[in-house]
Amino acid sequence: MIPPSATGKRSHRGRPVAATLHDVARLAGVSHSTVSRVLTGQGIPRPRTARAVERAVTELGYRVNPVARSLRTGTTHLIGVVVDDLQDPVLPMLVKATDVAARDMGYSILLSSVVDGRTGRLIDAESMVVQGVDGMILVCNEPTEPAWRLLLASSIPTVLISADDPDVRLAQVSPDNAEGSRLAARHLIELGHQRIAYIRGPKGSPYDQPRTAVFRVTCQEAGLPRTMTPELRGDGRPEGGLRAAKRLLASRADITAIACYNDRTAIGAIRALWLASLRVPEDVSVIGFDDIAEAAWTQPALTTITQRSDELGRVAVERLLRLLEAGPGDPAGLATAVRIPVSLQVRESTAPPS
Amino acid sequence: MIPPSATGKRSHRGRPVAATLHDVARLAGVSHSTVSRVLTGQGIPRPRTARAVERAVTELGYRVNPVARSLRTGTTHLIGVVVDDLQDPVLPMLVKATDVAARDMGYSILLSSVVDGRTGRLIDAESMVVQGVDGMILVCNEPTEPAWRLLLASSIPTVLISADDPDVRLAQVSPDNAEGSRLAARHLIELGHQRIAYIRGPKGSPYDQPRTAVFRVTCQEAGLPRTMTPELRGDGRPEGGLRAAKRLLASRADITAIACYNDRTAIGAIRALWLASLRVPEDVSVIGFDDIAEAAWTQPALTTITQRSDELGRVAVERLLRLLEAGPGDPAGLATAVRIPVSLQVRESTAPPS
DNA sequence: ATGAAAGCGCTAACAA
DNA sequence: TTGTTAGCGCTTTCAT
Repeated sequence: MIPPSATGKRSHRGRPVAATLHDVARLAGVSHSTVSRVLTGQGIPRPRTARAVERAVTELGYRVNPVARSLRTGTTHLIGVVVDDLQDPVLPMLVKATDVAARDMGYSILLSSVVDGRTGRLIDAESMVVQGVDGMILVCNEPTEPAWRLLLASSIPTVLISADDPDVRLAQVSPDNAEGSRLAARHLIELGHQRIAYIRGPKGSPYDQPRTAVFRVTCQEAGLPRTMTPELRGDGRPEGGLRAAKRLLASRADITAIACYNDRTAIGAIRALWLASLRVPEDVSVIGFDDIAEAAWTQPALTTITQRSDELGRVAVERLLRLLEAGPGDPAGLATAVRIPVSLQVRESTAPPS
Repeated sequence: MIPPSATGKRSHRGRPVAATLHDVARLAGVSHSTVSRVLTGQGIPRPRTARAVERAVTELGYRVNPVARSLRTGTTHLIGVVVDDLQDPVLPMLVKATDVAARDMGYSILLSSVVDGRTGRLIDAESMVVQGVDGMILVCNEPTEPAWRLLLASSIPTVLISADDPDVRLAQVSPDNAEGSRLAARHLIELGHQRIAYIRGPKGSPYDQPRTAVFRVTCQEAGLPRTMTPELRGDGRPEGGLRAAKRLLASRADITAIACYNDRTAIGAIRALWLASLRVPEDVSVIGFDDIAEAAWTQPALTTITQRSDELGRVAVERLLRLLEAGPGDPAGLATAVRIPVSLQVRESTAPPS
């Protein structure tokens, strides 16, 4: 797998020196362009030639130098993935999914995880990355506006995961937030809950609006008055869920169910309930969103909305590659948003009100 | 931040064309080698020249083409990070830490997360990555043997995080597993526990041996006989912790404390206890290892050993860069293992036996 | 202090 | 079908 340095050549520092096209050409008795053609599959070489080249290649353990190729072709086969919160288990899974998909298509992932969407620290990422990268995928929880504005201006092909906003003129891939919120609301309503609190995500975060809005509408359509469906602000993390739930318990002891922006919020809410010696789901039902791995391991296990992270990542990469082929100017469905189906995962944290 | 294409030049497909050294040179009225010198800081240019160059650079929004530079210098400033289990919250944090540190030093992270240590699928990663990368960092839970054997053979500078094995002749950085296990054992013993079970990690995983061994020895030194400190096999995931704890409860109802290979195992164990209607810590104490973010949010919150992921990542990158400077052959502390201090984090899941 | 020129390893247009 | 040649954008001798 590793060029065994069959020539025995070594640099002065002792590291084996990689064979080049020239070495292969010489050994095979052809010109270097012939080798290049055989390797890239351009033109049809004589079987003899092809064999000679291949033998030389394996003998020398030759591998193309991707840097030289990139310089020549102007394409690096690198995808910049920018992620802003690796603490949220959703994002690592998304990153992994993009990596798997990208690798399948012959691309690699250049990672940038030091972004602070709020202050536009994305510039760091950008300055490191933009030039060498064929395209970008953003996987962000924070408000992504500064990020995508930059990318939009740079005209570098970009796909947004974790964005669900028709006003943004960039390709987007997101879970079907609307359907998820609908499923969550209906689930609680069908169980018989009438007084349902909703703990929102961080203000301005990509999914806060769509998830909250549809949840609210679904409750209204079921005839639940707004006074019975209070909304609180969380921050997308357990801390925010804990605080919001505490506030809720202090003011509205009549609530029988809490729906959350995401699973991490729900985890915080469950802890607040636990600290208040309330039982889940007997006293209060809790439902999350995302179905992170941890959701199966809370006490009680969390009922939630499952999103297919692998699918999200795969579709994002596919769209990006299509963008790369199409070139700018060409629409290629540039600004359309793709939504990945979600489903309800019933576990232990929801039950009829007692 | 993005080259505004001040020249107005555009490729035929509409993407702005980046300015080159030549463009800058022409505009500044000097040769391109002078521009290069000014930019790389070689030689001392006349102030006038320097100013002229800098003006031209900003006017054109010039950025060096990293690919061309790499081809010339033979160094990509890319670090390949190979990670095998993004489901374990420890690893994303470690990846982030390497990214932050690397970026500080002018390097970027090429990620590979599709490795299956068991079957040696690392080859995928390797074949994609090895050529373009200056060095590699492995962040793996699975047995890393096939991986590091490959890297060792390839003579590419490599640092192993999540390896703690003096027999491996590669630079290693790990948490101080021995000290962590000692702290955990002592904590339980000092609370008065006499019958302590230990749930191990996956067989052959890098930390299983060191953590288990020291835990065992510490118990022995405290005078606890082996029959009172049974060891069970987990898999490093909640599932394994759950299964092991169930087995334990079925066979040894006398146990008053469970120490775990890692927090995820502990999370599974806590669930087993919960399912058996045993209270933590009143009936059974539980202690983990790693201090992942989730540890603070279990019911009850998990007592555990805190490891500094950021520190681990930073030190790993530092060592790798030192290796890069040193070149192979030069020792530079090649095979020495660095251990990052850990500490005991007492939360709610441990208490004296009742 | 600066310029001219070579060349890193590769692909692709053009000739043969 | 194959070889010759140019050149991607940069760094780095070697002259000047």
